Amino acid sequence: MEEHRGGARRPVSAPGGARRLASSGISRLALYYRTLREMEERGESLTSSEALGELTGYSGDQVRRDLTAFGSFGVPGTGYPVKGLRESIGRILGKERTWNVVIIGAGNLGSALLAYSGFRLQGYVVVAAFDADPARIGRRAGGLTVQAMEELAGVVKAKRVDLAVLTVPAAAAQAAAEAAISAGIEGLLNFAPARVTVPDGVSVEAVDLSVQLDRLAFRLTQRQSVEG
Amino acid sequence: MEEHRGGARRPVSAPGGARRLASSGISRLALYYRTLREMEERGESLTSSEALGELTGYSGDQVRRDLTAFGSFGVPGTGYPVKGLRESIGRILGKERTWNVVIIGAGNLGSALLAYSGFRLQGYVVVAAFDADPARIGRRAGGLTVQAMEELAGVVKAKRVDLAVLTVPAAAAQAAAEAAISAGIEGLLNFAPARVTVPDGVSVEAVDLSVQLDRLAFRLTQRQSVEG
DNA sequence: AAGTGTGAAGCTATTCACAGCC
DNA sequence: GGCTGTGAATAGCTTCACACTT
Repeated sequence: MEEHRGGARRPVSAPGGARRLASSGISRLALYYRTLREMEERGESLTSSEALGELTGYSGDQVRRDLTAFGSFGVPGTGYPVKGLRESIGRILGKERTWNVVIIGAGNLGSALLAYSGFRLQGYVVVAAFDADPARIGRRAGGLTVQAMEELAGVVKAKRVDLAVLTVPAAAAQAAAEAAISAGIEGLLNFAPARVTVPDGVSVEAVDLSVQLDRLAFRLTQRQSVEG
Repeated sequence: MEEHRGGARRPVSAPGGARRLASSGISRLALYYRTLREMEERGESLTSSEALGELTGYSGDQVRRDLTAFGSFGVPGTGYPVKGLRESIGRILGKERTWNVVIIGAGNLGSALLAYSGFRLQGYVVVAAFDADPARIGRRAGGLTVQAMEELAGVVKAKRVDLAVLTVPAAAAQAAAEAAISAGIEGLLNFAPARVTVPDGVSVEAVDLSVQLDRLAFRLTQRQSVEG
């Protein structure tokens, strides 16, 4: 049993036979990708590590380091082709295809995510929603009908589901994760304020809002104590 | 103008005249805090760095290192008092008091967060909600009435608001942040898939769901390419 | 002249290992 | 004997600086 919270600690090798980049580097690549697409929409065709860093909040050095972990995408003296670089990063991140997602837990947050159309733009398609509460089963949300947990395994197989979003209470998170995993899902986005333990070969990303609020509160506390 | 995404990179000093701990250490403290409260609810009175690490996903070494950055809370040969340690970490994180929060953007996600009662348990009280869209102003959500953005500054002063949660579209994020900051708010939790630039003295935490999905997709892509 | 790609240096974070205290 | 607190060692990440390419 491997223990995950928010990402792997060890460096990972890339699909395209490339070198190594840590987990935090992947987040930066995802931001570069999004920024490059915005540049493309604005009709820009060429950029630089410095410009891309400026827009994403990192140094040009960092951008170049992240990119060269997977190959050589730029032209010395000229810069990076916006379209080509976006496509290359897309290949690294697996964004050439779309990913099928189920939402487990159709409460307030789950329903809000079901209604959010922005994921589709990023290549994530919510194909089904589940809940353990009979009162919620059968309800419509975001164009889908909430299904019983018993149907999860069948849907995962039939619709080739890749990822599950857990929007269940903390006490239900581990059971929901296990249901998803035994249905064959290998990637979880966990919104519950609880740690989820998963076997090797399954990845978990935690969205821990109370921790992020705590981080803000800490910084404000610090600041106020310095100011008096 | 300082640029923020997800947290400061430099070590920070603690309110209680303590030593230094990086931003990621604060997240771990927040998790220790939550776990200690769960232990307290179960009636446990004593724990160890090893046990606390086991429950939060870190090593005992890491737990001790994080704690000693702020003081000496344990008893050699015995362990840590659950209640005392929770209180000490609470003081460090600023959890002795409650924090007043406003939600800017009363769409699906903002409304879901308004309805979520879990924040109160963690010491965060949502005191008002705002939206720029006249169609949403006046609606009820989570016991509050959505107000116009023009009222933000007055409410921040009157209700002593500490933090703002931004649940607006990407294109509106920077303007919403600036409105919050000029009203006197110094901590932002940004759900919009866009970078927000803030002046020195203001903190931003980014909740970037598409980046987290991208991280999962990357790991699945990797795994599949290794397996063939 | 401009900007990439990358060794080397510098810095931060984590783990090791153990002295000291209960 | 058990567990904390912490120097020392290790590992990982970021920045520096520059050779090289267009």
